[in-house]
Amino acid sequence: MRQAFFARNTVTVARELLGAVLEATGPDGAMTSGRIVEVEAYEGENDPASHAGRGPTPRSEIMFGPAGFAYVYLIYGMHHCLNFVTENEGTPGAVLIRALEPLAGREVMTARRGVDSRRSQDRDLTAGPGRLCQALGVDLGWNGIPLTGDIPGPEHAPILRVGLPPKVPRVIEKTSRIGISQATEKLYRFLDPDSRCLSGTR
DNA sequence: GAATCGATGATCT
DNA sequence: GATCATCGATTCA
Repeated sequence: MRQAFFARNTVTVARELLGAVLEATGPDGAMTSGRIVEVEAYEGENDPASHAGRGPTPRSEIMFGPAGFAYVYLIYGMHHCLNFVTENEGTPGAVLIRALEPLAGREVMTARRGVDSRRSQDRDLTAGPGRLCQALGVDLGWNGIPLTGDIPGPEHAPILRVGLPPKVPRVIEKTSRIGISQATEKLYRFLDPDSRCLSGTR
């Protein structure tokens, strides 16, 4: 994907990310990848559930910058969440990656997750925003890195890339976002209902 | 299978 | 000092 893909309306980008491949290469050189099956859109001023909902702060500033960068933050003191910054500079927006179907690097993922490699299911690895970050090795050190090759990035930083969908979802389901108490009327959670790797109970 | 609850630290007021 | 875009263990069924 090019930067222009991300520099559009946040909800549009969120929907079109479903089915796409997310590939992560850590500082250790280990590569893991997965098919995106669940995302959420977060906007700016008119979205109180968003970190950008009440103006820029040191943490959310990146959401107000140019599209095509990773926004990573720590939640509940122990889990990381990975977002893709969207929209043009000056307009805040981001898409939270909530679930993947594991593709490459399953051994690395099971090791990072600390689960039994024989008994573990795909959903134990990458169903949920915190789980998938742990499986891909994503932490605060990944915050601010570029998502596309057309943006120059730091030398020895980890690498995140987004590729075309190997399989486009048959349908896209939309629901209220998970874990928020404000703006629950917005149906900004998008998912591939055919996937067995969705977050929450299943 | 569903409901409840505590862990734990960066960020913001 | 309060909040939090979550997870896993525990409990009850």
